[in-house]
Amino acid sequence: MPTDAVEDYLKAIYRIESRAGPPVSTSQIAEALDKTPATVTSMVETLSDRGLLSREKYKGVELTPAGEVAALEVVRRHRLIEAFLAEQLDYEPTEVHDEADALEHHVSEEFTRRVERVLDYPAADPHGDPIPPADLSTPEDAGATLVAALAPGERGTVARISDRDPDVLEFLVDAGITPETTVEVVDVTSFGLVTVRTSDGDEHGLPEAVADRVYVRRAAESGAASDGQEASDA
Amino acid sequence: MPTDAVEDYLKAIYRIESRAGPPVSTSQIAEALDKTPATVTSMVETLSDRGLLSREKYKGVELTPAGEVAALEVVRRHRLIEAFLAEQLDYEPTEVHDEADALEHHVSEEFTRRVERVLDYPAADPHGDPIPPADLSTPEDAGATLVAALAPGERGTVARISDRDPDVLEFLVDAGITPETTVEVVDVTSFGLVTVRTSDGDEHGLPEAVADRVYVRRAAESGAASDGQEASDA
DNA sequence: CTATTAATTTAGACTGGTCAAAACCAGGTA
DNA sequence: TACCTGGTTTTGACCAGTCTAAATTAATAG
Ligand SMILES: [Mn+2]
Ligand SMILES: [Mn+2]
Ligand SMILES: [Mn+2]
Ligand SMILES: [Mn+2]
Repeated sequence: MPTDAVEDYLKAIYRIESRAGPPVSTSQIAEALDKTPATVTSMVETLSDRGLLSREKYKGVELTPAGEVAALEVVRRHRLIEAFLAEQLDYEPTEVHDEADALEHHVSEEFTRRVERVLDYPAADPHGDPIPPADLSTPEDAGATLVAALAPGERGTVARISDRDPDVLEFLVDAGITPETTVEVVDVTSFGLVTVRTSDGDEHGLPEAVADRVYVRRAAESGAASDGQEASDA
Repeated sequence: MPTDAVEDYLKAIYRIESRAGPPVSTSQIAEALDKTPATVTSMVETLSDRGLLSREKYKGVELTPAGEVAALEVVRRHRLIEAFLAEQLDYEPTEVHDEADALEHHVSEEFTRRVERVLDYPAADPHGDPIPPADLSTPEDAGATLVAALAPGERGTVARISDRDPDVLEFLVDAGITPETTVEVVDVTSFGLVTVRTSDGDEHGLPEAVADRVYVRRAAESGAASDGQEASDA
C-alpha cells in the first residue's frame, strides 16, 4: 500500500531521527531526499494524516510507532538486499546501494524471508550496518568513530563504514578498510588527519571527513567506548 | 526512463501481438491489464507519441521496432528473474510470476547481466518460456500443443507450460508435468480429455483447457510438428 | 519592542496514470 | 438506405507527487 515515495520519506526521517533526534525539520528531509522544502511540507502532511508521524508546524516531525515500524521494514529490506547482492551476485560494497534503493520497495515479504534464509540470517549488510530481524527488534549498535574509540597505538575491528558518501566509501574500500578488518591508529594530527595501519601492514592517511565515517570496536580487554553516533544511509 | 505502466503495456501488447497478431485492439489490452478502455486509449496515445507503437484510431495498435525492443527487454528481465527465483531462492514455478512482475521494472542492466551469468545463461524460465539473450535476438520457439504434436502412443518432452492461468499451472505442476519432463499421450477422448503417462508411470487425465496449455517436442525420430501458437504471460 | 531574515508553509500549476459518463464510429441488419 | 449496437474515443474529474513563486512565521539582532 505505501508507495515508493512514502517509504523513502520514512526511511530518511528515521535515519535523521536516529542521528540527530527529533524533531526532524523540513529542510533536513529536503536535503536528504533532494526535494524542495515545499514538496516535503506537502508530503509530511499526508504522512501525518496517515498516522505515520506527528507534526508540529514550523517545528518538525517525529515518527509515530507505526511510522517507525514501516521505516524499519524498509531498512531491513534494503540491507538484506545489499547483503544478497554482495554475497550471491558478487557486487562490490560500493555498487550495492543504488540497486537496493530501487528494489527495496518492490520485493515481497516472501522474497525477504527467503533471501534472509539463504544468507543464513546475516547480522549486517556489506557496510556493516545491522540488519533488523523479521520482528524488527533493533539493536542498531552504532559503534564509535575511529578517534573516539582508539588512542594512537590502540587496535580495533572495523564495525561499520558509512555508506552515505559514495566517494568516502570508495576511498575506504580501496584502502582495504571494510567491516571486520583490523586497524591500528598510528597517529592523529591536530588538523584531524588519522593515520592507520591495516592488518597487511599498510599505512593510510585518512582525512577527518573519512575517518569520521569509520566505526570500530576496540580490540577486547577494555569495555565499550561509546558515543559518536551516526545513522547510515542504509 | 519508461515507467512501470509503460513497460507493462508494451509487454502486454507484445504478447497479444505474438499470439493473435496485429492490430491489437483497445479492449484486448484493457482485458489483459485489467484497465478500462478509456485508460488504454489514453495510454496508447502517449505510447504512440513516443514512437513505441503505431496506431490507427478505432482499429488498433502495432508495436514499432523500438517498441518491440523495449518490450523484449522487459520480457527478458521478467524471465531471467523468474529463473533466478526458482534456481537460487527455491521458489516453485507457481510462485514466481508475481514477484517477477514487480521486479522486472526495477532491476538494472548490471543486475540482469549478473543474474544471467550466475545462472550460466539459461535458455528458458521455469515455465519453459525462452529467455531472450542480451542482444534480444528472439527465437521464441513456441512448440506444439500436446494433441497437435503427439498421437496416442507417442512420447515427447515438455517444452513449455503456459503460465497464464495460475490454476492451470498449479494443476500441471502438481501432476509433475513441467518443462523437460517426458510424457506419453495415452488417449484422447472426443470431448478433449487427454490422458498422459508421465515418466514415473503415473497417468493423469488432462481436461482440454489444461492440455492446450502444454507444449511438447516429439521424441526425436520425426521432424517438428508445428503450429499451436500461443504467447505466454512471461 | 521592532525590524530583519531564514525557514516554512501556502497557492497555484503541471505530469502521469487512472476512471465514469457521455459522445461517437463503423460494420452489420432490416 | 437508415438504424442498431458494440467497441472506441472524448470529456471531465481525481489522486499522488512534484515544482516555482508568493506569503507567512518564528527566531534573532538591535
Ligand atoms: Mn528507495
Ligand atoms: Mn548499507
Ligand atoms: Mn510488471
Ligand atoms: Mn514465465
